[in-house]
Amino acid sequence: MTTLSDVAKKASVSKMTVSRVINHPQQVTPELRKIVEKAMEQLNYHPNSIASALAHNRTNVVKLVILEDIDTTEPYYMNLLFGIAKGLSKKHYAIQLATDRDVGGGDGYIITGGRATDAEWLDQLDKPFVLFGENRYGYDFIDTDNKLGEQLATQYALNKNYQSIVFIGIDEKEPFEYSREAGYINTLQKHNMIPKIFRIQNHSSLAEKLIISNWRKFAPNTCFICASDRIAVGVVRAIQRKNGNIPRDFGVIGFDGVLLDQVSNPKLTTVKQNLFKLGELLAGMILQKIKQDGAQQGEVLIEPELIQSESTRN
Amino acid sequence: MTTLSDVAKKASVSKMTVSRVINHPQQVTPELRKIVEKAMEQLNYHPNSIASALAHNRTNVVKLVILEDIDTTEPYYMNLLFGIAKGLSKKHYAIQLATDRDVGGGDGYIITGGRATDAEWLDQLDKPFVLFGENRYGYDFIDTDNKLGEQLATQYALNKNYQSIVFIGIDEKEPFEYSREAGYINTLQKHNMIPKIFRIQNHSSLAEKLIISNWRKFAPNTCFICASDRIAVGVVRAIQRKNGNIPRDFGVIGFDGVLLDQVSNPKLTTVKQNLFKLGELLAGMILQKIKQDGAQQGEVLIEPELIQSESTRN
DNA sequence: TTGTAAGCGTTATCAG
DNA sequence: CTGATAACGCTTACAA
Repeated sequence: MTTLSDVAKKASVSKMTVSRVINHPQQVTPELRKIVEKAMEQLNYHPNSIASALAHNRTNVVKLVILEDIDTTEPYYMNLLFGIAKGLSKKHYAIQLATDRDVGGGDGYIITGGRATDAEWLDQLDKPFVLFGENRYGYDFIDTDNKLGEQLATQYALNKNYQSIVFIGIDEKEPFEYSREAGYINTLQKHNMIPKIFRIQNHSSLAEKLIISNWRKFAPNTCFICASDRIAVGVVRAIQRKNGNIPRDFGVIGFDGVLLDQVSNPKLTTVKQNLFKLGELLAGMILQKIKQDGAQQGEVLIEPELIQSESTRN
Repeated sequence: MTTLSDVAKKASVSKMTVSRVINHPQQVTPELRKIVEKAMEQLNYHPNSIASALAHNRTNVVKLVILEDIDTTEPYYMNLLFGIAKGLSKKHYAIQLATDRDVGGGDGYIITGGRATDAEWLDQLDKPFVLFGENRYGYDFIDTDNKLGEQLATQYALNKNYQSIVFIGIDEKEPFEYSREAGYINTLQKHNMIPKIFRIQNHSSLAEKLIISNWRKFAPNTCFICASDRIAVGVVRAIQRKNGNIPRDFGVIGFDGVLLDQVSNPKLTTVKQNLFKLGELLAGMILQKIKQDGAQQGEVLIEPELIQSESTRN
């Protein structure tokens, strides 16, 4: 393994000059810099991030804290995780997972599944953190643009000439859900239509029951805007059990676009979150926040994409 | 942050004694050990794994290398990952993900999705590694007991008095598939029945097509043993499209037991892999192998569990 | 059994 | 702008 000293020797400079070329290039004269860079290349030098971490009193580890129950974990976490891991690897950071609030050890946290009730806990954390998922307490976060997503979905349903547009939401008093509903409501109001919202927990079987027990309220030519693919899957099943025709008489649009939309039959038209990118951005944000000693990073919303498939008219 | 020196001072011993209490307790007299342990507790001392890593020329990072395409990644990876992460965290190890063969930086590798063609690449790795998934080249691995799993499934189908038992396998020439088929074949032969095996790629839509295009071959009273839940989902759909009655006339048994079995309608009877435990064991194995400087670890098979649900008679 | 000294590879600090 | 030195927290090797 070649070290800073090796490079220094080869370039006939001190270790510090080499270190500076790596971390503060502008503090070194261009000529010296060139020489050092050549030496690094010839020796195929790669900085030892562990040594650097020690000198900085860092761990080079970011903790991913998942506050939701792991059993109900959506498959989309996998994509998120890959994005995060990718983003961290670039900077020689590694990931540790925590599934409870018992954190510690790590330079910062990426926290997902946080609910309003977690605010108190968040406030007493002593390391920088960023959230995956909207919040309205001023914590730094990244999320899909939930509102835009349902705007796209609702507008799409209108374009396909469904007369009645119903929203099946997730029964949680959380910003992501409010945003999704807002996107739906906004778009309907723009067309002078009155919103109809039902809410249930995020399970396909509950969605199925809901639709069946309210079936007479849904005339043909209705499109269901669902706050998740899970719900959409249940809605599809209910319509099929009632012998409704998808997509001719009934449209269904999901949200997430990870696996379930593909497994469903018919495949779901859905609002697809770009979770990989989201993960990468989360990684970038927490690393920057660590580097900047906890400075505020603000909020970032990622545009989702409407994937057109078999559960709506084309 | 309290360090080794702090503890040493408090206990009036040298740093080395403290270090020994942590790493080689038997080299320290019980009395001293007690004193040191008390000091550690009082000061709430936690070893700095980065410093230790530096002294050992280690990174305290294990790479998880996923050789399968991420898009087709089964949701079960999430569970595996959690198990791994949990196992690693206990020993203050962190995870880095790699989705290609471009590894390096890390004390060892956990490799999943490896195929026979990867042998050459594996042989030239210079760090210890263990595989998730059976192989017959002598590489250390951990996997579900695939053979046992399909034995359980097949025997279960027989117990439920399905007359004809058909296997729908994954069309890959890999040990995990051979083992699953062997479990099915074994069990049938024990009852003097002749195996009927179909093979397709692991997609629900292909399974659906397969069953439909061979429909006349499947008399009522048939149970399908499927090599994955994905396939099982497709089989269920095909049977439903042909108006077959599940579970009375047709049984379906899946394999994996992660998400898809629950989302399916009817819910699937399936062979459930304990992926969390598998992940933990993988972590334990690679850590031990690292500690033992690459010593052979052998192979471990984890017992799966047959989950009885709605896609078979009860 | 216990302690001393040196070193792991990097960076901050201060002097030149 | 560049270099010498000490320090980060721990462990190995050797000495007592």
